[in-house]
Amino acid sequence: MAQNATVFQKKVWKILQQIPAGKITTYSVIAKALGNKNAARAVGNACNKNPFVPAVPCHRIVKNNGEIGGYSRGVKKKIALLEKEGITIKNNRVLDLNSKLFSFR
DNA sequence: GTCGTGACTAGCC
DNA sequence: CGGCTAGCCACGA
Repeated sequence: MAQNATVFQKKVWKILQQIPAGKITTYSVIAKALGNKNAARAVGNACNKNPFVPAVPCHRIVKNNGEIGGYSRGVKKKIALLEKEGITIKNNRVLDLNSKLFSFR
């Protein structure tokens, strides 16, 4: 639960919730939004333990490279969810990543 | 209290 | 271009 969560995790989830359906973001973007571009690891870690599944769209997070990366519930599930939202996945990769990439600023 | 791990990224050789 | 190292954050053992 969020009560046991740290501020960092809360921030991550909050950012994730800002992502509109059909859009995706990268670990770097989130990390930067948190203020630490090197916190990409922590972001993934936070998602892995996120209690708001699937309230928190962890599946909308992809690697900066455009790869799917991983998912607590299995990459397959992640792909299925993304495709359902209009995102095309090919060979564990996101197509039109640039087009669907969501930036916070 | 210290070490190691994790869905990563960037820099260096 | 490819592989390795270092850095960041939080948590479990």
